[in-house]
Amino acid sequence: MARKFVSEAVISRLFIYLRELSELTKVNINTISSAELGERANLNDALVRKDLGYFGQFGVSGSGYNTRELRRALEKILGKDKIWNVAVAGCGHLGMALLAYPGFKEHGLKLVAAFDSDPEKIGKRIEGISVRPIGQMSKIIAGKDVSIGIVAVPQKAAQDVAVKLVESGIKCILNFAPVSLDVPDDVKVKDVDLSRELETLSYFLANPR
Amino acid sequence: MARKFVSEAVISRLFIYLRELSELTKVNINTISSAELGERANLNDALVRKDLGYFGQFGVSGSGYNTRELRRALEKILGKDKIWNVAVAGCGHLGMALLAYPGFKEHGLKLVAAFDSDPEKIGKRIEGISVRPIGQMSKIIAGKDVSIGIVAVPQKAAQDVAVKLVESGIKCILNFAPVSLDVPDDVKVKDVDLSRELETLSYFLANPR
DNA sequence: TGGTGTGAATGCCTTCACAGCG
DNA sequence: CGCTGTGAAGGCATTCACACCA
Repeated sequence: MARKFVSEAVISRLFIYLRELSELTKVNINTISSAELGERANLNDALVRKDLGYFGQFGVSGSGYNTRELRRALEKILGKDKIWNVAVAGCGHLGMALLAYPGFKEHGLKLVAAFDSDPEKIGKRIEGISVRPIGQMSKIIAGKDVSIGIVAVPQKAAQDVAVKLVESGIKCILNFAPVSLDVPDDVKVKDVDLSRELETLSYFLANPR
Repeated sequence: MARKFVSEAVISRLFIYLRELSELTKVNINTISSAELGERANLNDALVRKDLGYFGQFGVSGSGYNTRELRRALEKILGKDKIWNVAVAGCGHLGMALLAYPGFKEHGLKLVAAFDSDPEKIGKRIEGISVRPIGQMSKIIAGKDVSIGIVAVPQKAAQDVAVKLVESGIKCILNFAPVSLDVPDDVKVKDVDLSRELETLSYFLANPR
C-alpha cells in the first residue's frame, strides 16, 4: 500500500462507493464491476478503478470486485471502523444544532464535550452533555482522547479557540467561522463557509441561466 | 460583456476580491494593482486579471484598478446590489440556527418565511417570523417574491420539499439534506453536505500526515 | 516605467483505450 | 470472453511570460 498523494476528491468518492457497497451487501450481492459501481455513483468506470487503485488491487479480472471485501477495505481506509471523539466549541444556535445532529453517530463520531464562554450557558445540559467554560477546554479535552474539534463560535473568537484546540493536542478541526484559521501544518482544518455558499447563490440569481 | 462559461471557482474568488475592495475603499485607497490584490487574497496576480477579464476590462495600464469602480462593478456582477428574499423549509435545530444566523442580512438576503410539518411548531414566532404549515408553502411563497429556498428537513422529506419549492417557482435552492435533489435543469441547487465533511475528517484521522 | 490583458506552457484530474489476467 | 489495472490522451484551471498601453 505504498501510496502517492491522494486528492481530497478521491477520498470523497470513496465514501460514495462505500455507501453503494453497503447497500449491495445488504441485498446479498457479492460481486460488482467498476462499470456497475460507476453507474450507481454517476461516475466513469475508469475513475472508479483508478480511485481504488490508489489503495491496492482489490479487483478480480473478469469478474469484478467482491462487495464484502471491498467494503471492509474501504471502511478501514476511511477510518470508518473506529469511533472518534468530538468536542464542540461554541453553543450558540449553530453549536446546538450540531449537538443535536444525528449524523454524528451515524458517521462514527461521538460528541463528548461542549464549551461556551457565556456564564448563562455553562452548566446546562444539552443532549446529555453539560456545557463547560471555554477556559477549561484544554484541561478537559486532555483527559478525553478527543480527535476532532468543531469551531462554532463567532468570527472574532475563532482564531483564539483554534489556538486552544491545537494546544490541547487536537489535529483535526471543522471550522464554521468565516475566517481562515492559522494553525500548524500538521493540523487539518476543514472549512464550512456558509457565507460563501449564500453569496454564490446570489450570483446565480443575478445572472440567470 | 459577451462572456464565455465562467466556473464556480472564479465566482467564489470574485467575492474575495470584493471583500478586499470594500476594505480598501473604506480606508480611501483609490487604486490597486492585480499583484497587490492577489497578495491580499493569497492568489496569483495573473489569476486576478484573468478572473476580472471574464467580465470586462476594468484595469488601466500602468496604474491598476480603480477600487471604487471595480467594487461597484463586482457588486453588480455578483448580485450584491439587490436584496433577495429567502424561505426556510424545516424548523428543527438546523433551521432555527439558520433563522438566527446574522450572516443572511450581511449578504443581502432577507428571511421572509419559515415552514415546518410539526403542528407543535406551527404558529410559533422565531426571530420575528412565524412558522407556517409546510402544506401551504406554495401559496405563501407565491405572494412574497421569494428567490431562494433552503431545505433543512430530514433526508426522507427533502425531495418532496424540493418539488414544492420548484412548484412555487423558486429557481435557487440551498440544500442541507444529504441527498442529491432531483430538480429541473433551470433550478440551481447548492449542496451543503455536513455528513461528507465529517466523513472526510475521519479519513484524515485514520491516515495521519 | 509599471502594470494590464492574453496566448502559451504547465500541472492536475478525468477519460480513453488496451494489454493482460482469470 | 469479461473485466481489471494502467499508460497515454484530453480537458480544464492556474501560472508564466511578454507585447502593448498610459
